Amino acid sequence: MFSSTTLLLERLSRLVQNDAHTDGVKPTQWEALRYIARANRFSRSPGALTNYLGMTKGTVSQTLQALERKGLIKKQTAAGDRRGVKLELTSAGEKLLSADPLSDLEASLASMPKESRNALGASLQGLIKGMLEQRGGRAFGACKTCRHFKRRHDLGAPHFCNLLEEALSAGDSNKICAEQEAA
Amino acid sequence: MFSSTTLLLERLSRLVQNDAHTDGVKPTQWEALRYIARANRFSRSPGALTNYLGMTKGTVSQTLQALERKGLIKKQTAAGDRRGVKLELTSAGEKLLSADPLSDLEASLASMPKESRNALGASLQGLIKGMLEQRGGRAFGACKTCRHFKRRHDLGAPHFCNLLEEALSAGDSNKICAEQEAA
DNA sequence: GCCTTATAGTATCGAGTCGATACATTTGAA
DNA sequence: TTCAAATGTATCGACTCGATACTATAAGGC
Repeated sequence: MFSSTTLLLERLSRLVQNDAHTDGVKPTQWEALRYIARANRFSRSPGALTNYLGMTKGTVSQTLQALERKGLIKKQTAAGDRRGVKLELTSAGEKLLSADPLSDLEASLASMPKESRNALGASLQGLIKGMLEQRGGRAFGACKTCRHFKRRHDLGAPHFCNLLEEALSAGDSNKICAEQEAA
Repeated sequence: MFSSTTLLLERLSRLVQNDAHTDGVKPTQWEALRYIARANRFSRSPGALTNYLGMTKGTVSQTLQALERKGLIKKQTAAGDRRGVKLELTSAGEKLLSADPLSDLEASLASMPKESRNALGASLQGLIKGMLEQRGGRAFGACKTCRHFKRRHDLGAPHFCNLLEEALSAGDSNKICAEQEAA
């Protein structure tokens, strides 16, 4: 038998997943939309999404096809590598995301005392990191917390990624990146 | 955009769900098996499971058919109401549950400091309660924490459910019940 | 330049999920 | 008795997901 915390996590997972059957968009499709919205330009690819979701590329390919059929995303061949595909939200996709069913969870969280919420966040972070490491997954942290991130302090100057050797806008550096490694 | 805690919960939910594709048994099937193992004899029915999982009865019916095909559960008509179905694990089902993939999560939790784990449990409990209330669901607490639970202190005497007017073994009273209401 | 291998994705199959709708039985109350 | 409620099942369609096989591009060694 499991500890009560394990069972609570199982139960919560189901609630979160079940919640996401809105507007004819399925849980996985919501997660893909959210990812695309939150990933920087180096990470908006089927491959990065595959890693993020921890599924096989075939499955992700199908999910992306469904989203494209619905007009929520569009694909373009990547600049510089014609094998690659770059994913972008359409305006319909952006609009839909503003009515994300995850808002219910956000509301429940908002009604918790701030300290509990912070403690919960810290616990979850450790837990997720542990689970991802167990199965060889990556954490997908924010660009600006990466060891390859080079901050530029000059007013208006772009930051820089030492790994990809690319300039980074303020927007880029706040997003999550498939290559991120903790500093 | 969501708070980081919301996003962590989303991510964790996916990890927990994804983990459960072992042994040809799907996530929902695992949850059904766990429920049947943990529910007392008044609550081992398709209807109670439907409420617990928060799905439609059609879906649950199919899931139970799949489990029966695999020989993990068996159904019998309920004593006293011929519409009802009583669910029981087979010995194969019990054996499978002893290799539950949720053990990974349990292990990750066990490696957390005890205080963090307790804080996490308390936060989750409040969160789940809030979410369930939002959608009119029930909490499915343990029988012995119910306001209908009447404890018998005589050595060896059974406890009693005032709602269903039934004697309760020690085993019954430790399990979860679809009728449970907090004392 | 050519060959091999790696990388990025797609196509297809089969079992299962899930909501929706329609249906059959049994129960219980007017 | 008849009608409504409760408990489940049957079937459909869109989707999920792993597995396997496939195509196209890229990159390195020679």
